[in-house]
Amino acid sequence: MPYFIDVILPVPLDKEFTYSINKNEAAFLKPGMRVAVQFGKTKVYAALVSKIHQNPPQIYEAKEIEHILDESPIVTDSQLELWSWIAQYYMCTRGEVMRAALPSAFLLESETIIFKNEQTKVNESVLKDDEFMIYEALQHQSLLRIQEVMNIVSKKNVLPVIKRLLEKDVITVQEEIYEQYKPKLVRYVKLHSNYSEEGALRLLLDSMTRAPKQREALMQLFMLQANSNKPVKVEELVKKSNSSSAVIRTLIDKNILLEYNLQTDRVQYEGEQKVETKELNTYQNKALDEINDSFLEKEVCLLHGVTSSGKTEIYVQLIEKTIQEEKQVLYLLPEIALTTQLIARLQEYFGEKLTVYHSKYSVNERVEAWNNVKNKKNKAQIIIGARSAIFLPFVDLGLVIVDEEHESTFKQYDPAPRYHARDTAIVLAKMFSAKVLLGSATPALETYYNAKSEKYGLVELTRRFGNVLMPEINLVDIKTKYKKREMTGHFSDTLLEGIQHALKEGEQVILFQNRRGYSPVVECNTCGHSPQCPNCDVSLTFHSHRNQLRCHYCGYTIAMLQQCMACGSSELSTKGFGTEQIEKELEELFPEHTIGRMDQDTTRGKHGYERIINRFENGEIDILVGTQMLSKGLDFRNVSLVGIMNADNLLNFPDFRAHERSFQLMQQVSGRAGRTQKRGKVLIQTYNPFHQILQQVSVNDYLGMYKDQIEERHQYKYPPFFRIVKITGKHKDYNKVNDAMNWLVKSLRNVFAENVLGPEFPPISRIRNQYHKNILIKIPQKQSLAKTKEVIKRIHNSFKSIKEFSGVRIIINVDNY
DNA sequence: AGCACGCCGACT
DNA sequence: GTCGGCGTGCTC
Repeated sequence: MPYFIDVILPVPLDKEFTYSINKNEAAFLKPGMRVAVQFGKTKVYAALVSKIHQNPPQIYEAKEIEHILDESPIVTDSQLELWSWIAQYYMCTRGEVMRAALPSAFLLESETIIFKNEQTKVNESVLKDDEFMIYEALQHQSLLRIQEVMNIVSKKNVLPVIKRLLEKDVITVQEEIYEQYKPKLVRYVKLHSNYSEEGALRLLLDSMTRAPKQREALMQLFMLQANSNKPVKVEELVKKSNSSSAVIRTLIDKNILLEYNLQTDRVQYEGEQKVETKELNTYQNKALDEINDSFLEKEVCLLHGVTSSGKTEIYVQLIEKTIQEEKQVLYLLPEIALTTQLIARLQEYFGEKLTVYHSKYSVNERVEAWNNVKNKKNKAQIIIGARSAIFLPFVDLGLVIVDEEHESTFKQYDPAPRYHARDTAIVLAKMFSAKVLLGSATPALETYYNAKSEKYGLVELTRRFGNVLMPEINLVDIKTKYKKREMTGHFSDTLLEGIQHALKEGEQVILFQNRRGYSPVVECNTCGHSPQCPNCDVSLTFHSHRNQLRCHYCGYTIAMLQQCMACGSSELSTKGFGTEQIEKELEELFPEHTIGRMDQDTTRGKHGYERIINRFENGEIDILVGTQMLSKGLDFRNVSLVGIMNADNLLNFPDFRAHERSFQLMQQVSGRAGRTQKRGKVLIQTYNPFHQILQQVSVNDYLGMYKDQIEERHQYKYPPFFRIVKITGKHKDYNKVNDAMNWLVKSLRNVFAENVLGPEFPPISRIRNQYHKNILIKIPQKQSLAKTKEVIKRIHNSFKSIKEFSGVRIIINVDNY
């Protein structure tokens, strides 16, 4: 009987692919191992075995696999189960999940390698210029990669050239697949076994009188071994014996020392585990007890604790308890880059038991973290990571903490799988019967609703740590201020006085403006024309720092205009303002103070954030201006005033979550003020101080906001009462998207009737020369989700078979955030 | 998603 | 006349 495997390929195809294997391979292979398979005419991929069986495919001949890539499964059964859930729930393929889940070192794709054809005598005169260049290169190099060929002929499409050379038998090509993970080897030395006997050793040492350096090195080696009994690194020995690697080399060459390599982990925590876990205060203790009680009955518990209430200490206690039970802990954070402070704190508590996992790490570092989790190594007992950490191969998960659970960055937007890490983590936890703690000062409405309806446990922490008062929040009506001429630039007199006061006291100030650049629009005073992005439907943002106009959607950049493109007038003015303009105004208003700016433009690079945060922490910056980055878990001791420059552009966002989001954002930003004894102050500038949300922000009324918003959600059929699936069509041709989406909406309405909204162009309908159009499907609670998705899939499939609409990309986003 | 195949415009 | 643009269809 022949044997077969079904595999998952890292491509967005909604099919299982079957390959044939022999009996030995069938005995060896297990689900979760990788095999190299040819897919299509040329490409070779690393595919993941999902099933081993004996049912031959009916309508085609299965190809054979190339070879097996793993000794043992790299993916666990529970991971495969989670992948299937994600693919089904978020309407994507398992291949797409595989792409997102595996560290890139595991995702292998073949590469075309070009060799010289030794069999042929090449007639150089028949070669064209570019062909000859490649031929020439092959005289010096045994092989060439596609990338190298591109460099040689300096163009991007090199396939035709290669094809012609192949036809002329000048070259041969091969598809090669490489293992990308390279274990890091560290060189060690020990005494050669020739000298293990004392007599031989003495003779040796006596003979070394004329090589004092070598003798010294040898003596040091004995010392090191005597002290620690651990293997001795070459590096260490060189340092300790104050010699050079050349000396060691000689000893090795003389067969006095023996060199060997050991595999080590790249990321090692070197610091000490020094901090004793802090004593909790009464309120924290109470909260901890309540959480533990809730865990007796419920899987998920929401910890709703105001900013600076000491949630982290509670997490620490729970983690401590879990690792004592020898279970693994997953700690999810919205963005790793912004939380170096928190990571440092946890590292002090847990030392080397903590592993950080995120995309900024190199491919090799990620593989090591992956393996450590799978093998349940001590150093991977606690994993701290951004959303992709849910894909790690946990074997014995006991606790998941989702910190700042309301953050929308937990939802992946593009590409597929468009999963929500918080919700997926809950599913993951269930598979291990692990507990989930969601923490936030401003929970997502959905989460709070689940807690209120007793699906989740709910624990509240209403006091700040150390009895610090919640900041005093005041609204500043800038409409009146403008009328009364009490504004200087974008600053009201109230805000200016506040800043002055804080600076005089030697305190720091944070100013929040949710827009980067100098101004979002440049306008001609004569004709009213404003420069637009040629690829997107937006005006270009002026960045004064580089004197450029930039598109924030596609990155298009031009130099700032000297005169209007339409009428030639040189009188140009700016409309609206961003962080850069605030920074500029501050420099003029407070010339004797240092101003810092924190936004995407100033935090480029690996240590961008850290640099600015550190400078602010060390008091090198007095006033920090920034975008929403400021809201995320930063803990500054000396900030007494937070100013929100303009609350209105947050509130007027056309989205059903805009009000909830504004509340969360303002509340979070406000939380940065007064984290020590002195009560902090927050000033919110707005044209509309009577806006309900602003009123609620000003008195910390989360519950009031919740009640209002949940009522609205109910009335207008939005989550948590209805589930939402957003379908987006994209194409460069306006009419094509229109027609396509009209067809789609009609078919969907046939089934879902009034629960289909649209199609509608989003506020920015063209991005990177692609027109977008959206359809929203609302799913009532009593309607089966699975069946709804079936129908959507069916309609999507018929859609795909219509030729006219080919090329229209359809994106399905479940639980769109 | 890749990638090959196949059909039309703009250049040596 | 070729080169190379992109639309179309397939992948076990």
